[in-house]
Amino acid sequence: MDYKDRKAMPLFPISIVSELTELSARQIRYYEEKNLVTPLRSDGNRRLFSFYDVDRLIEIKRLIDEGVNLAGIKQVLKLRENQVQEGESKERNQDSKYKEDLSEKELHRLLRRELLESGYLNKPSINQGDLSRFYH
DNA sequence: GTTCTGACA
DNA sequence: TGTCAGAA
Repeated sequence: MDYKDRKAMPLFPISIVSELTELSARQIRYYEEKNLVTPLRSDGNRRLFSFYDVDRLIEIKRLIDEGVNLAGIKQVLKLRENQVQEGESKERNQDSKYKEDLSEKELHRLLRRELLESGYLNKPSINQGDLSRFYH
């Protein structure tokens, strides 16, 4: 079993994850409903989170604290997944220096455009946080 | 005892 | 988001 499998292994009940992330069980369930995290289920339909899920929730927690709304968080998470994929491909490719720099600019470009498109700004309850915090 | 869903403020 | 009810 490799490292990636262990990170994806369903291990923790919501109570543990709640402590690890400092998020209430209510919030964690809510974020799952919004597809920000997708823990597996077990025995009596209980959620089982993996290290990977915990990392995601910690990231979400950080963004929430910065005042980012769910739409914005979804965009950031989407970019983070791209970074994960690049990280994995970097392990397979030796000539990643060039692609690394290129993707950095690409990430910022995507982030700025997608956040704007998702209606991060100028909307009823979307005056939270500061967009500049994302790509500075 | 813990967690789940649905619902209300 | 917190909290409560009723079920598992």
